[in-house]
Amino acid sequence: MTSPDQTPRHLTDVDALAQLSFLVQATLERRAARAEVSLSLTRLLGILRDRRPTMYQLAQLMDLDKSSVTGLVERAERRGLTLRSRSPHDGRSVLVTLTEEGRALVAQVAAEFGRDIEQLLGALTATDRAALTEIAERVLITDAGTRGIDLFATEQSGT
Amino acid sequence: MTSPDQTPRHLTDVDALAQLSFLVQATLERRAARAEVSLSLTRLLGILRDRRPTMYQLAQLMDLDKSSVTGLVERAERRGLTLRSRSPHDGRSVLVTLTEEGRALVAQVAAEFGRDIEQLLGALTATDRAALTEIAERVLITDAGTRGIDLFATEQSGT
DNA sequence: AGATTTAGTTGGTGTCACGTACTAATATAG
DNA sequence: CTATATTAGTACGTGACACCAACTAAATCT
Repeated sequence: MTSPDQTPRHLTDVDALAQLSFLVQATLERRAARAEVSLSLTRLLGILRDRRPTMYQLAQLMDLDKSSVTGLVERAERRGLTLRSRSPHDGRSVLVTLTEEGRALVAQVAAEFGRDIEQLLGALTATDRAALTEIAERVLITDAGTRGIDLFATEQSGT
Repeated sequence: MTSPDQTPRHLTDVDALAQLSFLVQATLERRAARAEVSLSLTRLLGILRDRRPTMYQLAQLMDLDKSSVTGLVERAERRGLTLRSRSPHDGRSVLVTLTEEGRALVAQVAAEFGRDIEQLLGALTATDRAALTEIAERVLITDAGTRGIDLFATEQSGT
């Protein structure tokens, strides 16, 4: 049922970006749901793939309240996806780690999500795809800089 | 505190897109929160800016369950942001409309959010910005097509 | 008219995020 | 070296949100 489609109107850059973000989020959420995990939980696991943060650091990384992280990690742990251990350096701190099960799950969801995105970007030329990635990355790097966060995970522990 | 920054690593296209979507969502959510509305409610109002859908159409547009829309619209109405009226054509249907207050609120949030995005994209060249918008739009149009949804709002009533 | 489909609401459940109030461990002061 | 302040994390209560299943009422199809 393609409509007459006379004037292919245009979105503003703001709208385009907003809508794109809704689309990507919805895609990720669908994938997560299929694996019986929520978007937040998926995000947590994704962050833990290459980090071993304390609860406090997690709160910063996810931009959530401490108490929200407690609940999130609590639910993750109840499902056997993460582990909590006391920090050897600071008796107050708790280190959060992925279990093998958690790692497997996040890998699976990430793979499926990757395929979804592939498909979403399928209509683009290779050039456009590369451009999109590069531009997005530039925006992210700039923003990470202004927030004082390291975009590239890197670290096992904060030392 | 700029770190040595030796190897500017790269994100995969999937990661870049995912992270960008989280960034945009967080930005929008912050703005919405400042106006005392949730992200979902903001999205609802945004959709209603140029549409006058039934509850059912709303559910489709937002990809939510009917009952979720009931709750959302219920809360919006309780705050005087939307109105419900029975459809003259179909006694089962309910048309949802913005009140003046709702329209003012969404305009304000949209304006502020727009400024946020401006700033986020501030580091890009005009060419890159245009490219980002255009590529994003292409992805959106393709997806809307496969979902049978009209991306460009257009309609006042479904007739 | 009678059966079926469609639009919407109701009620119950689980997730999630927040704020406040609390405990325990570390850091700072005197 | 105790006394206080700060920091990390948890507990609890609240509200928003989204889902499903069950229901009512209007429209459509025999």
